[in-house]
Amino acid sequence: MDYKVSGRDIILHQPDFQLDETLDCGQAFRWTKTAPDTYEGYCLNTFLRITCIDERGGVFRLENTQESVFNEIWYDYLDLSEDYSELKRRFSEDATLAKACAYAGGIRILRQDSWEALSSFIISQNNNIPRIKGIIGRLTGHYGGYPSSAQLAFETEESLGFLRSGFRAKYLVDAVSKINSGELDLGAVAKLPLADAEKALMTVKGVGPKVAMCALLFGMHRTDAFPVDVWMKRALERWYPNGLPDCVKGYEGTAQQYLFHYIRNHPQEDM
DNA sequence: TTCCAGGCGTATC
DNA sequence: GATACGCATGGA
Repeated sequence: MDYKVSGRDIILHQPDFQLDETLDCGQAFRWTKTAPDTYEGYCLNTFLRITCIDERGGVFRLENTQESVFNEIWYDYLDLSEDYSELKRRFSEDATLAKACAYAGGIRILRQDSWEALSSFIISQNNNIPRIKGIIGRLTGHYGGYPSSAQLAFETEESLGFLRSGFRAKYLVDAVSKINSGELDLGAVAKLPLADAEKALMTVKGVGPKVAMCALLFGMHRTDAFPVDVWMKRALERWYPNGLPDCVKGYEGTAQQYLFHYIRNHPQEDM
């Protein structure tokens, strides 16, 4: 990774980064493709327009971005401190992961806000990505940005009706209540051993193993968290009936993203 | 129209 | 602890 300031923009050089594979792969729901090589979205409530200006070279323009904002927000959000080339080398000791990494080598794990990730993945359950984006769009539109749990303190299942989130509204209300009361402290959860962190998150109604692991992986950067959804169930049955290979240790969740993307786009091939 | 979506709560065994 | 079923909503 390196970067330079160019007028009001930051020019970022980062191999192992592809916008579609990272911003439109179901880990974050607030990025919109506004041109063939451009996305617009947010880290919490900081806006960014990012354009890939050299696909082969891995060069990106972060439009109208101060150097301090790049260093304080986007460097972390885009996980630029992680060496994905090295990770993919390690994963590629496994034959299936080697194919998955080669198929979509531009995947990165975004470091999202913990509350945004938890609430987004509560909304995601038994739902499809366009509608998840619609619900979150109505939420952020209503509040003028992604609302904190404090801002949501007075919402009820009924008052959240405008989201049209169905049965998930009561789950959001429960999560808000447990966080605002101090019963659930996401900052503390992030540091717990994985099983304890999962258990703590699952005290919220509507949070099961899958949502808990997504909140940990995408919202607390716990790369050891391994969300198992319907696609990963198929992947595990097909490729890893005896468990994950040792080469992913500590980065099970990162490996999961490559496998998720790979199997979702090769649903019926027997690889 | 019918099926299904990055699951989970509940009832039942 | 395992398994079946309903759930709000809307895209395909």
